[in-house]
Amino acid sequence: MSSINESPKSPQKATIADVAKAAGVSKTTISRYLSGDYKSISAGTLKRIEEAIAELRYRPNRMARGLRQARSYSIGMIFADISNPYSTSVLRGAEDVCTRNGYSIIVCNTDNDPVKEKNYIAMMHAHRIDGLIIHPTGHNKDILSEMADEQIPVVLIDREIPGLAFDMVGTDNYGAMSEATRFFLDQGYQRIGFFSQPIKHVSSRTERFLAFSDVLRNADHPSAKDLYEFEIRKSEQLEAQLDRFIAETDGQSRMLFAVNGITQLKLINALQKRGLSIPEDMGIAGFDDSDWAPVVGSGITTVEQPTYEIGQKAMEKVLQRLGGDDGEKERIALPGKLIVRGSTPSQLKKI
Amino acid sequence: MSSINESPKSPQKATIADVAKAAGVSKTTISRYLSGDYKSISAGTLKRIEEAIAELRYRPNRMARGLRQARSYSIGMIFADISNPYSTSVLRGAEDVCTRNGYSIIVCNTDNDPVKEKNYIAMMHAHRIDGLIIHPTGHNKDILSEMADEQIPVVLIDREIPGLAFDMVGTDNYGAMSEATRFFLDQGYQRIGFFSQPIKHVSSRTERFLAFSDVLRNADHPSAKDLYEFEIRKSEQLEAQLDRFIAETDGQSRMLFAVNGITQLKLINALQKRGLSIPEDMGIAGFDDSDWAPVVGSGITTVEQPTYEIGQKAMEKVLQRLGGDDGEKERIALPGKLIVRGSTPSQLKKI
DNA sequence: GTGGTTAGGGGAATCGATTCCTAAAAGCCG
DNA sequence: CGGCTTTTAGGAATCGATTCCCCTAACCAC
Repeated sequence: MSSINESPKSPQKATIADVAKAAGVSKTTISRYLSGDYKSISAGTLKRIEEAIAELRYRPNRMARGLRQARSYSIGMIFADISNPYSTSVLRGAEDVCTRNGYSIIVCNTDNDPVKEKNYIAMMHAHRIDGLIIHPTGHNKDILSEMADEQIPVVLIDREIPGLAFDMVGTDNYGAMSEATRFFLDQGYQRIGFFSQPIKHVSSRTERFLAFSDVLRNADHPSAKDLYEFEIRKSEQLEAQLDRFIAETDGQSRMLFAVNGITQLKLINALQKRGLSIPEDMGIAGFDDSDWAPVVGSGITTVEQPTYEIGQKAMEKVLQRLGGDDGEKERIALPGKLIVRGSTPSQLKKI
Repeated sequence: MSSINESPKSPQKATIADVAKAAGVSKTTISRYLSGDYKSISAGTLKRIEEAIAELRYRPNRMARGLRQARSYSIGMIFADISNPYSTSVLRGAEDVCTRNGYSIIVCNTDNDPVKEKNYIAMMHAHRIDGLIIHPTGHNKDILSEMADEQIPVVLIDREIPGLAFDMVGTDNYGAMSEATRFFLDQGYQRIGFFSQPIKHVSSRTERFLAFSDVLRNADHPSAKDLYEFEIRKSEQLEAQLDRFIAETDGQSRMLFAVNGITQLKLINALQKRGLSIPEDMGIAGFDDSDWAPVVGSGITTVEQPTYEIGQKAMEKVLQRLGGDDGEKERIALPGKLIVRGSTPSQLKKI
């Protein structure tokens, strides 16, 4: 077609062959130029190539390159809930690393639905993604291990999947939660309710509750078993659990701990609805330092997760695996940070 | 290689040729099967193909298909700020439509940096994305129109770019802001400050301020020109502007209007820092109905944008263009919704 | 039985880059 | 200056699907 229509502003995309012709060299030489193999090109040739590329507005076709090299230069990211700021922050971290290395990101959002997750993994597969970073629902072991069988590096974020040896990057949940729980003890709360979506199948939630429970048990605190679970989509469950906690702890100095940011918000909402004020009637704290945490009431005490760094580390791990490292799978736990604000004042004076 | 290693669990990916051999037909027939052209395949052949595909765990390679068909089946999305919940919600809407139609999304985040934006557009180009949805910084007219020259459908979200005829999907800023401003008038505020990042180059902000200004001017209200601009990254600018507003409106009943969610948060923070309480000392309202809006103080009055629908519509528009529609470019303005909460009580009793 | 149509399917070129192997030209040494 | 290495470069196969064009057998009508 290029022989028929040689108009200078042809909308046809230039190919490597067009560039070669324009520069008076072979495709091989252009390809060498593109892959940065400058040392086998003479200065004159180099200049002609650069001119030809500029003139033709040539852009290498990644699909062609990908086909030949059997790699796509894209990394898949599958999030359980993309609307969670946690996800976005991880995405940003991953993206920055990714772009610096010439890769692109293909994203999907599963809404915590294992069926969606399954389909997305299949789609990523068809795209021949070079690696996968996934915030897993926890229910697709088989397909994930299939990817691993095909030598596609898979890195989990936030959650481990028991029985699957994958690299994993997340917060040091046990450590951060222990520190937070000790702080709550020091503040003198008589009862602490741990509010969470079902902790089963989700390692991060389990670890948090475990740390909470361990610390309280070691201190002979009555709340060591105070786990209040609910489905996030069913707010009546959250409300019922809250009412149960309120009834069970009547008259004591008490606080709520939310396993994540969204739970914090729902609890705060429910408290307001009941006319209970923070922190007078009830303290509150939780995982995830949302941007609104400083401005609600006199500020909400939170555990900040190193989300951006998690994204970075996860992507670095993928690239490292792509680089040929097949050492043992690693579990990277980045430290969280307790941020104390007005929602958890000391109760000791009251006693 | 498959002739050397025929082990059943070979990690080698099966190709269409492998499937063809296993099913005892030609590649052509497999390809027909893959593209859903069942009517030129006999029942027996069909069955053998399906068995072969299942047995070999065959997954068509999208890059190969893309190369031949000159389309990638992926849509690029470039966000000015992915950490803004606005973006995530748009992304979700777009993603749902996209996936239903067999496309994938490649995402990037520019941090409102025109240079990053430029690079990302180039990268998308190399990926041969079939279409682009972009929340533009407003500074890369040339490259964007280059994409259009190459027949790649581009749909803008939230912001228009003057001089460029692209499809655009956003909120009906003028309408929603007019309604909100009339409401504030009815509440009897004597002064209203419009706080915004620089409105120049960003059509959505401009429209909002225009509506605000028009409504107030028509009502002979003194705040028709009360625009307070600042760079979001420089909080001292925001603080200075706020102090200016406070000084200029001393003794009057007053409120702040924030051009978007992030500005709301910064203003609330700054007010708290000054010991000013909402809504007693100052009312506040703003664009974007964040999830925390109901729980801050007695709730923040907001203008909710139809973000999910914007994402859907934008993606639908891209697909429609890909389907061959080259009718006139459209400007789709979806209605916003004023949500009144405690932060903007009536001032009339005070007067 | 002949001509024509249709169902079912195959051969081979093709998309745009990469890569292996080969080869001409240039530089170097004694 | 002849033989050596090094530099610079090209030819052609290749990646995995799609697609154009062609072919055969069966069926149908007359």
